[in-house]
Amino acid sequence: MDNDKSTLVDMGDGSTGPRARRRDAAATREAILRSALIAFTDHGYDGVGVREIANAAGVTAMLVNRYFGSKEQLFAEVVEVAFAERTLIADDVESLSRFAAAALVAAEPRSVDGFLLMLRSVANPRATEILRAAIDAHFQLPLQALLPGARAHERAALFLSVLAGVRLMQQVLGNPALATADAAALERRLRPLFELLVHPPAGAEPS
Amino acid sequence: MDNDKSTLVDMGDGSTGPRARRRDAAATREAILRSALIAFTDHGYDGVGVREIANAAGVTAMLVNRYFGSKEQLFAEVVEVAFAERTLIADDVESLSRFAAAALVAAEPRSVDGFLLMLRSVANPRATEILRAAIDAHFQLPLQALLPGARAHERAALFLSVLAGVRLMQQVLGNPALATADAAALERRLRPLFELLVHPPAGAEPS
DNA sequence: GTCTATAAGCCGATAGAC
DNA sequence: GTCTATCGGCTTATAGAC
Repeated sequence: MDNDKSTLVDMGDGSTGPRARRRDAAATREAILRSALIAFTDHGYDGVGVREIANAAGVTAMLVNRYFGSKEQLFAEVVEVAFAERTLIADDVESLSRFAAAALVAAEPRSVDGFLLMLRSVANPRATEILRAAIDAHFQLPLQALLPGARAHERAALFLSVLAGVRLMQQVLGNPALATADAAALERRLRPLFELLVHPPAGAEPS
Repeated sequence: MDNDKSTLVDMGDGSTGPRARRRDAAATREAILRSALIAFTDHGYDGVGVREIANAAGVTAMLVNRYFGSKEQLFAEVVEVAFAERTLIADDVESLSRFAAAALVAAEPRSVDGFLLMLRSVANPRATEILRAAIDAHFQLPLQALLPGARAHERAALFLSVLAGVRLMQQVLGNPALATADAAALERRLRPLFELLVHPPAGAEPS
């Protein structure tokens, strides 16, 4: 974590090159993890091979299985990293709509984006199982605990649905109306949508 | 289309079995197309091989490329079939919210579901390009033409985002709050969400 | 701690027989 | 119109050398 040698750097002994990280297990593991995070987010679980991940980290494919056991276990660790920093869900209920809307219209989307990782990996059943558990633990449960009123789990699930759906159309399918829209205008459009789920009008409540 | 011989049936000459469709090009092509529709919807573009599609249709893999040129062209035809019947988008603006909400809570989801096909195939860049064009032609353009008021393209894109996002959480990730929810209650929750996009309150309109 | 080499299998696409 | 057989390349995972 504290040693950013994910690319080739000098070793302090004057030498540089593909073997610069040689004999530093922790740095190698970290380099593989970061490489996998980028690759899985860009191409999805099935769209990436361990060779590709290893090459980008400056090692051979064998070390991926050496350190992580299998591609599937590597993916599980990547998912935890991607969902660790929670910049989409605010800590207080009054900021939820603002945070979510702001995150969706941010000029530069976060490079570590769990939702993008999810959208490109849900075709694989094993990846989906891992993602289901992570979404539940990192988003669904904290969010429904924060929401006031009845049927919080239902409204939390719809909140996440909107978040994922917009990310899909905007970032994955590249819909021009969302990808290149005026940020402020889009944000004003999104906030009432989220607000309807955070604070549903009393009259519209299902029995 | 008019000849439903996607599975093994008799040929009218008394014979039945795996070769019943032998020497009927149109029926073979149709059988492959239907098999591919099911397989791509269930497992996504990268999750299915041409051998699998061919086996389920009762033919060999070679015929898939014979009739469709390539896996990619087969996928393009499947996408057109999946998006041909438009049961999600109503013909009049007043029914849009009701139709969309009803489709999302239907007890038995349609076997031909373009959104499910999309969600499980967007990891592949070539499949995504095909899907982008089909979504635009079959959903975005008709919907934004139907919506009254300003920024119809933006509201149409968000309408589709909600549709896709709910389908994702509900059908792909299997979120219990959406997958096993009370249908009537969920529908009452969804309709105002769509209605906010179809008829945005004048005061909340972005400038 | 990291390498090369390889096992075992799946992929899409094609050649040629009938 | 459909078949078998195969090409070349990709995949994950592992054995053994250094």
